[in-house]
Amino acid sequence: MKRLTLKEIGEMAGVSRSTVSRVINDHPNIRPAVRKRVKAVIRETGYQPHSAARSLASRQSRIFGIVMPSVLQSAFADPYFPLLIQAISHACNQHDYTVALFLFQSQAEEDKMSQRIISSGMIDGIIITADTSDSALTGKFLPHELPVVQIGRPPRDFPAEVSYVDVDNEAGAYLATSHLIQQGYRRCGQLATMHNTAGIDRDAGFRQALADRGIRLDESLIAVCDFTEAGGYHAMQKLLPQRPRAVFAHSDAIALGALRATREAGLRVPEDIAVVGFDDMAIAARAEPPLTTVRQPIARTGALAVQTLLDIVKTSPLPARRMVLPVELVIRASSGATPA
Amino acid sequence: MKRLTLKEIGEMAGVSRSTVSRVINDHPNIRPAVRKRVKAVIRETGYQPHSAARSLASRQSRIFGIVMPSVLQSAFADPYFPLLIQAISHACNQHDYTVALFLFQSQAEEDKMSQRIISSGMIDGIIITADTSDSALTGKFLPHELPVVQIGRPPRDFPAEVSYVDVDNEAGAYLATSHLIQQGYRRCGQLATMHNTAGIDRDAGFRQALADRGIRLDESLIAVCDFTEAGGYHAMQKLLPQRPRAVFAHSDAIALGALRATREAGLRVPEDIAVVGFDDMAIAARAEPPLTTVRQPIARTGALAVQTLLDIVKTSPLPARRMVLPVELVIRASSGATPA
DNA sequence: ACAAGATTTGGGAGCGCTCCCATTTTATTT
DNA sequence: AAATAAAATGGGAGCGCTCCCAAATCTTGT
Repeated sequence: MKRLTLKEIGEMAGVSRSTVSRVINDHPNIRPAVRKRVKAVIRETGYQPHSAARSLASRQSRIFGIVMPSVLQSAFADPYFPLLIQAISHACNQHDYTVALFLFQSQAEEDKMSQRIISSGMIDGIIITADTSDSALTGKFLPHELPVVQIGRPPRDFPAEVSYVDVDNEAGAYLATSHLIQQGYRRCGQLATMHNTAGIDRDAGFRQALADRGIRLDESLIAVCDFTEAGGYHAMQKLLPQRPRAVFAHSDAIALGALRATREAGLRVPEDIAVVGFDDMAIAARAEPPLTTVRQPIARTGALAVQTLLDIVKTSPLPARRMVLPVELVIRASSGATPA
Repeated sequence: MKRLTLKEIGEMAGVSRSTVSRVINDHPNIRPAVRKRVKAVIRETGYQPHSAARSLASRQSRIFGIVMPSVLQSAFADPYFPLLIQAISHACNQHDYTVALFLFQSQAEEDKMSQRIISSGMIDGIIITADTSDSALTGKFLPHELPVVQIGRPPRDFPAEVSYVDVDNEAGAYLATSHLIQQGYRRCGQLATMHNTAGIDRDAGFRQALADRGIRLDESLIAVCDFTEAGGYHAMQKLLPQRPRAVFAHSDAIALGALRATREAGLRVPEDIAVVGFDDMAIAARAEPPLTTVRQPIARTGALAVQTLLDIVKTSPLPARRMVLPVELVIRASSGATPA
């Protein structure tokens, strides 16, 4: 089964290779009858243009890369990343782009690969999922002509302009915390992540909500942890002796850990302690009790990142876009609200 | 910052583009002094060969694809897949291959993309993670000259020869069940998945272990579920009235659900019911109680799949390889064993 | 019916590399 | 030292496409 070429398709349809190329690339100025005939031949033969030849001639690979620095590796198990990748993949499929995945396990790997990504021409654009407050990776990619979009905002002191797609973490945290306060809880704690911009913003929203209600924050009610269930569990164990009446967890996984720690301490949720999470993963609804949480639009985040890359590819440079998507509070039993 | 080309590198090093090409591709018959000089120029300039040009001329893309059919989409949240992808990615990085990820959300997407994958020449080989007993996807890819490796064995009645990497599910289940029996439990149940070859094999191992000890299997002690925590939870709730003394769960996530259901029923693990899982995910060790489980070598699975693809690419056709990796029982508290 | 213009089509050139053969250089043998 | 073999290098051809310009065809207005 030999590869078919443009020329051969052309011969079969009685036109030149240029005309076939025009049909494939949806150029105008083709007689409808010709276009139809060519399309028929393409369909019958199952012809697919050779992608390397295409890339070489057009200087576009139609491949977008997702990079994930070594720091995030462990977090890959968090359902957030699979969902994000799924969303990105779906958006790429729809635009006939292919997704290349770059996971770096070490600094050396990261250096070697980023060099390749930047200057082999294999990648048309790249989505960086670097939620850490150290944006070294982004800095490495930015100075080149390669389109870059970051997921999550860069740190405030980040020197350069980056396009990014973020969710409104601060508003989400504010919403969650305000809700707890409205439920009558005043002694609100936080299971916070902190080492990433999302965590920093969520912390800010949490504090603002308390401040706006004139509640003085007891700093001992904040426990720092990573984004895992285990992290939430241990942080909550540390927090329990301070007797919080409610906690805002920086992710659903953390909240789940908190639920477990609370249960093991013989306390009930929400009667003794109210819990609110962040993400609205599928497990949140199935938790015991079902988790009140802040829903973030992961699918839209991915789609928007891809769209931005597409826009840059189409119209080149483009001033950096900062996109912040709204979030939504989903009220369930864990925050003690009587369901409406 | 214009792209450098082979010719330019050649001029800088005082040699022809052919010589530079030879240096880059590690050909023999280059004077050491010349090789060194060329390498120096490459290093200084950060030159990277243009990948499309390379692919076009060499007819190799140095890209491997991972495909995941729509059926598995939901399972993507299971930590197994992220770990597998990580392993594959790592192996590819080491061999200067790039990973393309193809997730299909619908049949239409699947059809369109597989056509592209098969005949655009963009992909040198493909790893199919189709653990379902319906191997339609594999069947689609196999008849072409594209190298294919499947993760997990194909169904017994699968007509064609496929290379695959599997773990010894049957032996693992046998080990787990035998262990339970040795701990003195005779009334052993199973939280089984069944709709995939792994599940079928694990079921077989479970049954064999009982049979070998002359224990008659009570079919009501088998509950079918999917690979999720929630699935395990509900299946276990169904099983509890049958009063099993031990259960073998087809995954750690399932086992975790079983643990939760058991705890909620006011029973203790392992005093009232022993539980064994499968996978040995990180959470298994941190479960309460720590989970006895069957460890499967996910990293090796991924590495072996990549290696097989590399071998096929290098020496073409190659008779189908069936690789079954050994598993290992990891004994923790949930099966009632006193740690050695 | 004919010129002028618009639309459609064909083919050359070139993208940056690898492959192969011819040529040059170097090493080995007599 | 010449003859021969072996090693090292250069350059043409071509991978299959896109881009662009020129040629061919079709419109339209008079």
